[in-house]
Amino acid sequence: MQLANTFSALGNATRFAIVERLLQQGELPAGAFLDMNGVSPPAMSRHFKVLREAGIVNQRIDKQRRIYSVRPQAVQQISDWSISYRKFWENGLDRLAMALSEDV
Amino acid sequence: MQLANTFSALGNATRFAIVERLLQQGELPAGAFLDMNGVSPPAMSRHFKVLREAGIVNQRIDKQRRIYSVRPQAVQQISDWSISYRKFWENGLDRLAMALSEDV
DNA sequence: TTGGTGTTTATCAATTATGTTAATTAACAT
DNA sequence: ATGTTAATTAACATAATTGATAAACACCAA
Repeated sequence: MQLANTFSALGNATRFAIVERLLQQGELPAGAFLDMNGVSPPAMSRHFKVLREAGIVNQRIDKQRRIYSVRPQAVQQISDWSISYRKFWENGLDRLAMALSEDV
Repeated sequence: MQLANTFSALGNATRFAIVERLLQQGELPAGAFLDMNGVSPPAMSRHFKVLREAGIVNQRIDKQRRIYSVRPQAVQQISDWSISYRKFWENGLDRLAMALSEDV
């Protein structure tokens, strides 16, 4: 599945933080992330490459700047997947809730 | 964030397939997965360990069998995260749809 | 006890991921 | 031209992941 690859790209603390920030603040140039816990420009660039190749972010070129944004489809894909199992976990939580209140 | 760790565990094709199967079929013993594309028992065991340590699956012991199931909280955590950005991706997809129909 | 099933742990090799420094490209300002 | 800013690619070192084989452990059955 292709979702495994999406998860793999998001399964790194730095990349996950990048994506969260892009989700919250909208599109940003690569350089806006150099304040992050001492990640060097080359390291940052490679993280963006991984995110690009996983289809999680989009790159737009403006002069010398590479401006990144999250592809809505990527988040929707994750949402669709998790929600498709919603019935399962809702039942599960119900079972859990029942178990927790069983000793009353 | 601890979601990055969840994504990391799911970011492997074999582990993702394990989780999907557990979600669809409910709890299953480790041995039920040995038919999967030639994954050896030790490899399978380590994948389960990763999933356990990431809090994605639960292990129940029954005689010699280790019976695994998905922790509903893990799926819910992912669902909550994606839904927290729902407005973003819904708007984004709307804009995309509009852009695609703009040439009419 | 002996043997078989189910699963895990140990050890080691191979691959992949990540980070670093140095060099490179591109756009711009002087 | 020269230097500066923004970002990337190249080359390399190190760490982490994955897998394979062998050994071990727990349980059951004869």
